[in-house]
Amino acid sequence: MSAEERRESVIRAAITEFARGGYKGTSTEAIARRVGVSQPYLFRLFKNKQELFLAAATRCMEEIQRAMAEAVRGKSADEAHMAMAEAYKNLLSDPEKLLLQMQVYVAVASAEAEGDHEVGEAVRRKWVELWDSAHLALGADEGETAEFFAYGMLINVLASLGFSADHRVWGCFNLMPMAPERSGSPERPGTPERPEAPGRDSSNPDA
Amino acid sequence: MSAEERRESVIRAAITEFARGGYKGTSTEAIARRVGVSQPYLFRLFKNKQELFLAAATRCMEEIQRAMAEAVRGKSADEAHMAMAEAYKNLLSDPEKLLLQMQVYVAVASAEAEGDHEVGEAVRRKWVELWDSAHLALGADEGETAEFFAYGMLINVLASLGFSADHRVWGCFNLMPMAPERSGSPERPGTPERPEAPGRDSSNPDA
DNA sequence: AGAGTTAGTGATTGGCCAATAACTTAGCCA
DNA sequence: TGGCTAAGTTATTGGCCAATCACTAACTCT
Repeated sequence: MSAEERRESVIRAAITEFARGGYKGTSTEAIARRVGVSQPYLFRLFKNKQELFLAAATRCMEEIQRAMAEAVRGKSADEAHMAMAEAYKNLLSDPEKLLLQMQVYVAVASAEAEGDHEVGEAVRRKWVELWDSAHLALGADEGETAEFFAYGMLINVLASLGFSADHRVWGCFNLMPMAPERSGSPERPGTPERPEAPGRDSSNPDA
Repeated sequence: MSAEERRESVIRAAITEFARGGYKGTSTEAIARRVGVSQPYLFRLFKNKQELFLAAATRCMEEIQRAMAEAVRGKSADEAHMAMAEAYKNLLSDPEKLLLQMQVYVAVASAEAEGDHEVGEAVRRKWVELWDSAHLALGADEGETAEFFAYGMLINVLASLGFSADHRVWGCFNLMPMAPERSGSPERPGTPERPEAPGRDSSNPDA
């Protein structure tokens, strides 16, 4: 297997493991085991643990950005908000990306508290990129963008806390397309069916 | 100093340290040092690290709940949303509680991933309590409550990422009372002045 | 005075973990 | 055939950290 392919599968594994354990709580050993490779070999592919984490974080945010962009393809400006909201809610079916996001946020906070601004810089850059691309897709309305992200972050938190799919706190997302009082159609969009339960599993190691 | 007083100051110190380092990233040694007490003594006051963390987490959420309740005291139902939003934004002047919240969320996710549901149960219970009390204060409108929490979580994330106070991503919170299109007064509330910079410091150890 | 309790410390231990160094194996190509 | 490179391993080290144990100093009550 080529180094580039390995790097790729290491990033996949790192996303899974870091999402579950966080930066400090994940051993490079665990990631290596998931890839099926020896632990020291990771340090051939990545300078150190932090760089590996950053690679996983970056990838995760890129994938979310891509998912949002894809969701609005071919949609009118009026439909964009709901399409993106729907797409974001669909991430709940496999909350890995949502959890990793949260882990990244706190990892940045911790790093900054220790005087390390490197990760922070990189993550903030990516985050603003994501913000701007959503902003554009939503028709460049400042308040609407903020609202979209606000509800997105609420989803992240509820997912992190592991509220079961049928808990009342999820209620608001069943009744409305994520943006309660938003835009055009006054009639309710036909029951935007919730994706299957956001339950936690621990199967399928990725080669 | 009585054990109860000690316990109290340990919780204060734990809040600060866990907010910065997270569960895994904070050593009991660091907490003990901040209190000015030996590390083993912490284990007289708390069964183990997790219980100490839980105590800090619980306390933090209680304080936020109290701050929200206080903010709406004497306010009419119409003013409640803005008052609470303002109060929550004021937490940015000392983001410790916001950061700890985030650390708690991911700690729950990590614990659950390892099969430990104890912390999760406790935190979810507290969270729902907070939700319900805000729900009540806001006049028991489901969507409004969700919106309030959504913007709150966005604030948490932006604070964690350490965006400086004048960054554009904060923009939406300057123009509006947190709830953009909300409620009564059509005229803008007179420039809800932002609290001083959410910069990170590392001073004042609490005895 | 002296027994009991409360608040606290010093020393240690066993386990984990990031990172390095040194070695190995397999293909390739001339 | 033999040297080069790329992919990978085993062994190890130095550091950190939660938790336990055994000990001590002060205060209180009778």
